[in-house]
Amino acid sequence: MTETASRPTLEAVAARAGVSRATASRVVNGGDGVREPLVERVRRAVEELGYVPNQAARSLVTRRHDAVAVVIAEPETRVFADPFFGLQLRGISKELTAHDSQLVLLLTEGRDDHARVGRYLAGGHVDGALVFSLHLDDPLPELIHGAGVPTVFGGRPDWGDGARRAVYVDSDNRGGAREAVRHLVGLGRTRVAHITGALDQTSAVDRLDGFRDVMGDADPRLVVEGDFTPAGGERAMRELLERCPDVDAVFAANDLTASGALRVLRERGRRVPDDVAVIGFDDMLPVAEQTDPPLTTVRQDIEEMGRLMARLLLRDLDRRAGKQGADGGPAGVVLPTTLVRRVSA
Amino acid sequence: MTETASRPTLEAVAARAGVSRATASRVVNGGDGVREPLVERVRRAVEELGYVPNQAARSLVTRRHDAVAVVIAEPETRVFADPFFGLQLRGISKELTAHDSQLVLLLTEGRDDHARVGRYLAGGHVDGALVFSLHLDDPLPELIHGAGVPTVFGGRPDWGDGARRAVYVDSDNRGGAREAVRHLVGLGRTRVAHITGALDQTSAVDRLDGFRDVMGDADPRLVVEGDFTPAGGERAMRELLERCPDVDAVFAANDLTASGALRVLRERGRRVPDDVAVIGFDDMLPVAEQTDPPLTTVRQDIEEMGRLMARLLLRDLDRRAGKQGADGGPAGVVLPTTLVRRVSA
DNA sequence: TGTCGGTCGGGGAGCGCTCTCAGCGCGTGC
DNA sequence: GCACGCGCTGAGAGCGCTCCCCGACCGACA
Repeated sequence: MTETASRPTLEAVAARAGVSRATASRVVNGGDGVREPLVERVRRAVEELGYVPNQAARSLVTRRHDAVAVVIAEPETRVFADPFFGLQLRGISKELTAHDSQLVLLLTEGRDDHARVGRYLAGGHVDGALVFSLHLDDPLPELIHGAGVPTVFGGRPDWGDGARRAVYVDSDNRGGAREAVRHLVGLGRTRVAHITGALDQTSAVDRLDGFRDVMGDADPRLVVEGDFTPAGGERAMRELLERCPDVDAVFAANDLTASGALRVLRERGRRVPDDVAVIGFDDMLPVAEQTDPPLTTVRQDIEEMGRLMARLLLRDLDRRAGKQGADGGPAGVVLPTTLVRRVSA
Repeated sequence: MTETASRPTLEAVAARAGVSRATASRVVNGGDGVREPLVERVRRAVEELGYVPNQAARSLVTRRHDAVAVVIAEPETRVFADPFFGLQLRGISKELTAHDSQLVLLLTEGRDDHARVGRYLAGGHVDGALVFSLHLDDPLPELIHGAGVPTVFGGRPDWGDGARRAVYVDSDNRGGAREAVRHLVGLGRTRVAHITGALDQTSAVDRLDGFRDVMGDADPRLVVEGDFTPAGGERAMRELLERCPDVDAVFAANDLTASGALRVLRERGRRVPDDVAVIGFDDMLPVAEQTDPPLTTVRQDIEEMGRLMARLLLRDLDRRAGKQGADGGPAGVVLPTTLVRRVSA
């Protein structure tokens, strides 16, 4: 049962429908400029033969692949510990499917892999790329830029000093942080602390900036560095309690961090939100709803981010195909966040 | 900056190296049977020109694609709420990368999408498929079987009555469940309950079977149906406490379920593990380590499952390519689980 | 009814590659 | 010294498809 029963070709379809290969091709590709009765006959032949176009042959001449690479360049195992990428993938997948494009997933293990990804993208196997590279100093954006593949980034990429213009989609990390902190201040809290995320990621930096927008640099001891993990949150919370026992509110860089902080607070007998109010970021459901008490947090619509990334890329691709030249599109799209009030603040 | 500066072809490489296209091709594909000096010259030409083979042209003649589809057929949004698939993907990705194969991700939204996936697989765009379809009565396995694509399933697929032979990789759900329940019994618990997973999934059924292997059908009221979610766990736990107030141990079908059960137990003032011991399944880190108290659970090596799936598929593919005919490989590979003792039991 | 314009269909080239096959050159054995 | 054979290289066909271009056909108008 090897597939020696080779799949039917366009030729076969044409023969069966009694038309030429070209006509069959036209029908398969939309049927414009072919009279209805013929269209019908070809359609039936396709049906009967179970014809499926050979994508390789098609790509060879059209130079299109109807495929988009999704590059997730996260060295940490952390990546999939949260549903973040999964949700983005879902959004991306939906959009690509609607556009008859395939999703080629490229996961990298550490920086050595970057070269492989660069080579793949430069190899012209895909029409475009969606890239998640949220780390400062990451060589990947530069590499990809060099590959000359249409790309949309997930999260604001760090271009170092050379302010390169790139299309990206990001959450309003800074604005969301501001809203969270303002909420805490509005609650009458005066000693508001921030446990940052891993500061080699733009999202962490942006959230810290948002915090500072509201709080200024008043008391630098109120800012402790975390790393987006629960363990980091615990560590930071302990340090915070030691430094500033009078802290009455904490804005954690993400929900995982908040969950760690919450645990330490409980352990130390601080009541949440009575003694210390806590806000997270992400609204990562399995975490935010399961903490004790349920976490007030800043929600970002992750799936929508993915969908938007795909949409921007596809639009760019279509535009290029249409020779409509210069991309007047936006460099960055920033999605709004919303504060979700639960119990912790 | 359109890519009109079309990429160099083999022809160009051959010309530059002063050899024929055939020889250049041989070198690019390993260089067997070409004398060293020529190999060297071709290599240099490739380097200088930045030549990358056109995969479409290659596939057209070889009928190989060096690509594998990963099908995740989960209607629920639940899918990515847990890191399960992410970890599997990581394992799969590693293995495929090592084999120079690409990963084409197919996410389906509900059953309507099944047809699309079937068509894609039947279309011969990929060399093989890794399929996650863990639901009873799912038409997908049948569909894929019909497509005639080499496939490895993740999780034991349900073939209904027709006991079809398929290659799959699964955790030892039944054995793991047995170990968990035995552990509870070993703790001296006599009223051991089970909150099942969604019973339309083979994993849930297998875990229930494991529970019964140890406990028999003694008291059917001790088995409550859950759905793998925290909310389901809460609901089931409430029902359980009502039915059997004397319950002194709970084996939950997964960690999420356990976390819900834990919450209800705390709310009702039952101490864990003193009054009621609780065991989960999965060892889903962000959950199991964060519960209060930390969860004793059955760990499965998820990434390894993914890696193994890929390895089995690639081996099958290589074998077919080598014309070594009939696959003597195993129908199913079941990975062992280990009990991870934390505090809850 | 004849002719012209517009539209639709068919033939053929060629995308970049692999692979078969023939041929050439060299070494070896008698 | 000649014939045979083996190992390496090159020429060419063709994978399945799209798209260009020309020829044919049909309808309409005079």
